[in-house]
Amino acid sequence: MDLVLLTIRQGALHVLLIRRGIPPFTGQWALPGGFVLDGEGLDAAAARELHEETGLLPGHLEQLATYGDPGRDPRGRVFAVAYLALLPDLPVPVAGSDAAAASWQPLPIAGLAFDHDAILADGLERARSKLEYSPLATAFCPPEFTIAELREVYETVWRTRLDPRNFHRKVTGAAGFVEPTGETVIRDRGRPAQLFRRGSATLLHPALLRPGSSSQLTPMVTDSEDHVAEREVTE
Amino acid sequence: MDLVLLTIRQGALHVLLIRRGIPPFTGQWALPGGFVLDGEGLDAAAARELHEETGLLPGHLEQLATYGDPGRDPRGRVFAVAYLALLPDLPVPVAGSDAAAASWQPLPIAGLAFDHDAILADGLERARSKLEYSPLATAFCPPEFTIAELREVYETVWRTRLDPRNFHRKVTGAAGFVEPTGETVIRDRGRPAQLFRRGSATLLHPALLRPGSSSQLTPMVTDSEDHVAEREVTE
DNA sequence: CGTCGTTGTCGTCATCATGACGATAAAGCA
DNA sequence: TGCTTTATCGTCATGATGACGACAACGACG
Repeated sequence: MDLVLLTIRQGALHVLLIRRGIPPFTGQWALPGGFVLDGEGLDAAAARELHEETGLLPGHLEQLATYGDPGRDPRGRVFAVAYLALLPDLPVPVAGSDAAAASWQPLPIAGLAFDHDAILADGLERARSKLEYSPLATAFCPPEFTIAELREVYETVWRTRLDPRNFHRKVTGAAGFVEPTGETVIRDRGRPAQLFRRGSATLLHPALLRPGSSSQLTPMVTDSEDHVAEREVTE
Repeated sequence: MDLVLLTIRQGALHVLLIRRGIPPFTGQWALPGGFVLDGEGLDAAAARELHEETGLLPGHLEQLATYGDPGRDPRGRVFAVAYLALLPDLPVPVAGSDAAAASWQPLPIAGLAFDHDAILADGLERARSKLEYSPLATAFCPPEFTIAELREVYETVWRTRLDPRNFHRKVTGAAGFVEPTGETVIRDRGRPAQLFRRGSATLLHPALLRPGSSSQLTPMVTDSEDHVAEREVTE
């Protein structure tokens, strides 16, 4: 089991990585992971490991895909179920017991152990597309946030710039996406902004599409259809 | 590994099932499945088993999700990677070597062995949503088809009725979805229809949304996020 | 205290995609 | 020659969106 834990720190997307302390790939960065315990479901195992690594309860956690290409792990055939979690900015993560070190690394990053580059890429793409049709961006935010902060999430994850006025209209207009708390705050400069909480909706309609993602026709991308097998090593 | 093989026969969606010849769940219907061989990737294993069951090469095949709830298989803890395939109508499937019988069963159907009801439901929902934002519906069609036949695919999978004129406009207007062969055929009655081939696009933009799927706000659904663990038995 | 820069929020407008639906074309059949 | 059926084109009103103007409400600075 591998975890792709994403968060936004200082305006940049970060992923939680551990530095491997044992072979293979000693000294290289890798996704945090572990084993599924007896009597434990996959979702439960992912939630447990997320808690072990970050001390957090699962805000948003979903199964990403399973990787099982032969040759992925030099020690033999191993299958890995990958999970994706989106987290608000949080304190320094607690280093896992079996990892030499754990830390948030800014994206993009490459050169990870095993096939973790590919898993990370899949997780990233999943996160990007989920922002389009779900109110999931709030998972990156604290309980209360401003529309501008929510917009920064989109801009950071999509590496794009959105029009503040149209974004405001879209987000506040979509039922169940966010709901006002009634309070206002002054973040930095300028006019005070309203505070919002995440709404109850779990689906966003109509979708909030990435600019340029479309034109008329379409390039290529097929979700998990083009996943390549992957290996699971465990520390 | 479990396979959710879907096809359309006589205007109804069908899934390929096998009748179990050995315990547990002897005599019950189950999804076809098998093991991943040494040196074989997950995608390759799914393609091989698809070929073994149907004699077909993978038209469209994608990883669905992995199930691993404890208690799923009475014989012990087993993980199952599920794959989804969409196939055109084809001759009677070849019975698998380890299955008492294999046949196409019309949906809806319930009472499958293990947690296959849940896997099937996930596969169905995946297929339904994929029709929205990908030109995947052509995977249910023969190489050449009419717009009406393509529309029947949507209507069958979505259990809905679509306006022929708007559908025609949408499909022929989306670049790369379908391309005319230049020929026409008379299917049943009425004016001859143009024949089309699937286009090169792999993504459909803008999406072709299910009627009623939206209104303004949104109910709930989160892809693979709410999957429940599942078990894998093998014949 | 007035002005400026900055940020939040509301409004307007043209464009595009869509649902509803009329109209015509091209076949078979009575 | 109608009549029925299916395919395909066209029209219209509506809703969502991108571009962008305008105003509001704060701090900072003179």
